[in-house]
This record gives sequence, structure tokens and C-alpha cells, in this order.
Amino acid sequence: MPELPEVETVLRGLEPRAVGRRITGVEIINRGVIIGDPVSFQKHLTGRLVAGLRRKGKALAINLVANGAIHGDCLLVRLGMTGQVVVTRRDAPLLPHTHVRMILNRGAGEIRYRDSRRFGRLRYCTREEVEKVFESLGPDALEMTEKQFRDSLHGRHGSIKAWLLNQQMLAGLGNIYADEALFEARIHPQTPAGKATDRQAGALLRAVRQVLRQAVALQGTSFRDYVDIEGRPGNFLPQLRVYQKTGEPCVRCGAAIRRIIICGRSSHFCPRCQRRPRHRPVQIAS
DNA sequence: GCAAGCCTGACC
DNA sequence: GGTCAGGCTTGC
Repeated sequence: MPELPEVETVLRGLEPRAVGRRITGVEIINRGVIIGDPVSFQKHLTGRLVAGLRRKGKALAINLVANGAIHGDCLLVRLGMTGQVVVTRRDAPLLPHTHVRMILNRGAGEIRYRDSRRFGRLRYCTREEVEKVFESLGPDALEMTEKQFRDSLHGRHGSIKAWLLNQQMLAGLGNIYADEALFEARIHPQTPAGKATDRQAGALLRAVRQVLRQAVALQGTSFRDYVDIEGRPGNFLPQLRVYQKTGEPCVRCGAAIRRIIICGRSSHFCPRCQRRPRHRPVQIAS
């Protein structure tokens, strides 16, 4: 599941391979992954130079140059659940679920977009469009200040878990790192977001940063499909302490990890280390 | 049948 | 506006 660390890993891998190269051709195998008109997508990308990359949360923008002029337009990539961006030789066998190929000049091979579940999307964006998308996201989880974090929690009635997953609050966390950060901060996932104390908010932000930074350093988590642009899995999997560990002993206290459903998403936590809040949770597991 | 990110739409 | 359910999708 690509979350912030996985998208950051893709960005870092793509940078040396794509920046400074020209896209000489675009082949759309499955138009379902393209937002907008596929023909105009092709037209806007073909012949363009890749100027640089930019990320906010899980959104990746590949900035484009035309005739030496930067217009601020870009290719926006959202990987969804199973999206993969890989750079391969042009003659590499076409793997299943390859939906788009973008050929790079000077023998740099091609960028391929693969996605078995097709939740991910590629979209050509003008400067205005990409700004609008980025503005709709909360602060990037690694850039957020403690004040922003506390202010944003204030007055929120849903659970802290749902809040962490809400990309308009902070951008970059998905189910894996949300569960891991809550465990690290010893906060019960059903704690009402607005009821978190300053102390808990501080601990949670530190936990979010720590988990994400470590995951970036280890090139992400490959739970099922995620690979980097060279096709390599991430190395964070052995670091997981609660995600998908239902019934296993907590690494801190030995209690059995529990799984409950919050907002239709599974939440894994230690019932002893992460105490249920005194206040009745607003959100009940369905 | 479950998992997930993101979008839409319904509800208060 | 805040909040949540539903739908998309397919491999396990």
C-alpha cells in the first residue's frame, strides 16, 4: 500500500532516471487509469522534458518543461492501493496490469505504470489544477508543525484513527503507518481526535515522524504489491509492530494485538499499551 | 469475503 | 461543514 514513504521512495528513484529526459512517446494500454481525455493526455506529455519531481503526502507530481519554458504543468500520479511506477528497458517483457508506457529519450528506457486493482490514477494537470489538488491536501505529514497538528485536531469529533487517515488533515498516512504511529504513541485508535491532550498530540506527531522517517530510510513497506522503480520491495515489513499482527503478542507488554473496524478500515492495536479513552468513543466499530 | 485509497453522495 | 457509507477492483 503506497503511503508517504513508498511515494517518497518512488520519487527518489525516479529523479536520477527521468529528470532531464524527454518523453518521446506515450502509449496508453488502459485508458481507465487516466483522468481526463486520454488523447489530450498523450498530446500534453509527448515531447515534454521532465523538469523535476514534487510530492505532497501520497501525491506525486512530475513537472514538465516545453521549449525551455516552465509552465508549472505536470503529470500527477496517485498510486492508489497497488499502483507501481517502474523504469525499465524498452524491450523488457510487458508485465500484466501495465496500463501506460512513457518512452524516455537518449536510451533511458521507459516509465511504466502498473496497477492490478486500478485504484490509482494518472492525470495531466495545468499549474492551476495541480495547485488546487495540493491545496486540498493538509500539510505533508513530515512537514507539519506541532502547532498545525494541535490546531487541526481541535474540535474534531471523529476518532483519532479516522483523523490520521483523512488526507485533508495531514497528508501521507495510510492504514499501515497510522496504526504503527498510534501504537508508538500509545494512543487508542478510537480516542476522539479533539479530545487528545496536548501531551498525546505531541507524542503522536513525534511517533508519526519517527515511523515515517524510518520507513523512508528503509524504502517503504511491501505488504503485498509495492515495489520501487527498479522493482525492488521495501524493507520496513520486519519493523511492523501491530499492523496485521492480530492475536500476536505485543512487543512491549505481551498482550494479544486486537483488530477492530473504524470507518470501514481495520485498526490494529495493543489493548494494554493503548488504553481506551475514558470518554465514550464517538465512533463505534461497526 | 476481505483488503485498501480516493471519490461521490447522503445525512445531520 | 463534518462525518461516514458505498463503490470501484482483483488477488489471496
